Amino acid sequence: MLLVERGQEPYAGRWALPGGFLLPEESAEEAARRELGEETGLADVSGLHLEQVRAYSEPGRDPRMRVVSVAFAALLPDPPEPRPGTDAAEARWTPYERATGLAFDHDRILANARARVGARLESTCLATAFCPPEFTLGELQQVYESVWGTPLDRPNFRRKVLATPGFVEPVPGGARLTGGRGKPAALYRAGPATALHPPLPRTPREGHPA
Amino acid sequence: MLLVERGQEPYAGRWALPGGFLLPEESAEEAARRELGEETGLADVSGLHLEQVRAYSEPGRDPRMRVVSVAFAALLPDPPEPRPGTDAAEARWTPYERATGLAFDHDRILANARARVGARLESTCLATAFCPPEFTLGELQQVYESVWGTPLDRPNFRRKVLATPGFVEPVPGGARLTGGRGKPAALYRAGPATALHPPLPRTPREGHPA
DNA sequence: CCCTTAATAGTCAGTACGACTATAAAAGGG
DNA sequence: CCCTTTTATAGTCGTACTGACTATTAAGGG
Repeated sequence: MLLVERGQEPYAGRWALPGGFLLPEESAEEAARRELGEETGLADVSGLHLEQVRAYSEPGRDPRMRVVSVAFAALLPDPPEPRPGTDAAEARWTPYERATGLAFDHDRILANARARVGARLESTCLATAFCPPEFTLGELQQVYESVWGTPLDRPNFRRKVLATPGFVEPVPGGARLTGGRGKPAALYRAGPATALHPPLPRTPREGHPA
Repeated sequence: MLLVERGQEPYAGRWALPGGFLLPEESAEEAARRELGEETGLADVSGLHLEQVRAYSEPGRDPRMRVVSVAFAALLPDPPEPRPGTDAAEARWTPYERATGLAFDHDRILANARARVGARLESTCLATAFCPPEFTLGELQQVYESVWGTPLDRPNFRRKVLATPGFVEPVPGGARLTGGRGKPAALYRAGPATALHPPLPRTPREGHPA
């Protein structure tokens, strides 16, 4: 999770989600994309998928004034080290589990975002947007495991992904050898499909073990 | 779908989704609830479930000024005849299929709302909120069929609903006879469950008939 | 008194899923 | 250079669930 340390009151010194205000002629998604680029120093935020989480409009969210926020979630495969933007003391990547005690109502926003992304992983091909252009099935599985927080059986995961037409397609003739410690894994690309039929369920189905 | 006929420019005479502006000290959900009450004349909108669809912030959505809208969807079991509120010429219930050509970007909002509610029907117990306090399984099935636009096999629907613990529970000792033309159906109430495990899939699974 | 309608009960074959075992192909350590 | 470790990939198997279908029951209508 990309967090920034606030430099000003309120909540000075506390960590918060990066954000900012709309310019007169941009949409909330364009604003979120611009803020993300300013915060990470990433050059090509234009191709990135931004998932709208929801809007937060309760009065009193910001003690200074009435603020309505629209939260977006983006997925970065190989994120660069962030550089703090304006009015932020520092910026840092933080694991989800340690990203608590945030300023404002950002704890809730972060939880909503995780739930939203996790649900989209079940029924859409969103997971490939989390991977580099060419990836192994092990990397794709790690996306699911880290967002869901659940270990998955590798052969079964493999079977279901490959059985879904258009989810992934093998790159013409390649296997990856350099860094790996075991047998080299085949490389795949994102396929043309956008929805997952049938959905990829969160493996250990809860509720009926007998 | 509850639609209002606009009495003022822009889009005078066109049908649109009901809506309004936030008061200084209310959240978007509170504002949506208030507007719904004003528009329908319904007394007890307080217990109604409001599902946030998403926010719409593109510049130029409203030709008069910059407007950011947060859309909500509510489900009314037995809706009363609406009465037009301020600056609306008329208000009317309209089937989803005929609710096209709306003012502003309301066609898109309506499609997003339908997709959102349809997705929530698969994985949550939201459908019971669409029914009266006591309902038959046939009525519950009609909720799914009308939102999804798909006919469902009645015995199979029945089996899955009853197999999900906490989804519905039978009312102590009753069957409904008066209006029905066939065999009287048993009455059920909403159960304590809130999530559906396993989810109730959109019956004819697309993609693998062989 | 039959015919229609709708609810409920039950059957059955195909299949997808989870759990598990086995093999292959690399790196590393002695 | 062999042996262990590690990881990817292949395959097996029994269970449980699903979708499609048929049958029975209980009302109302003509």
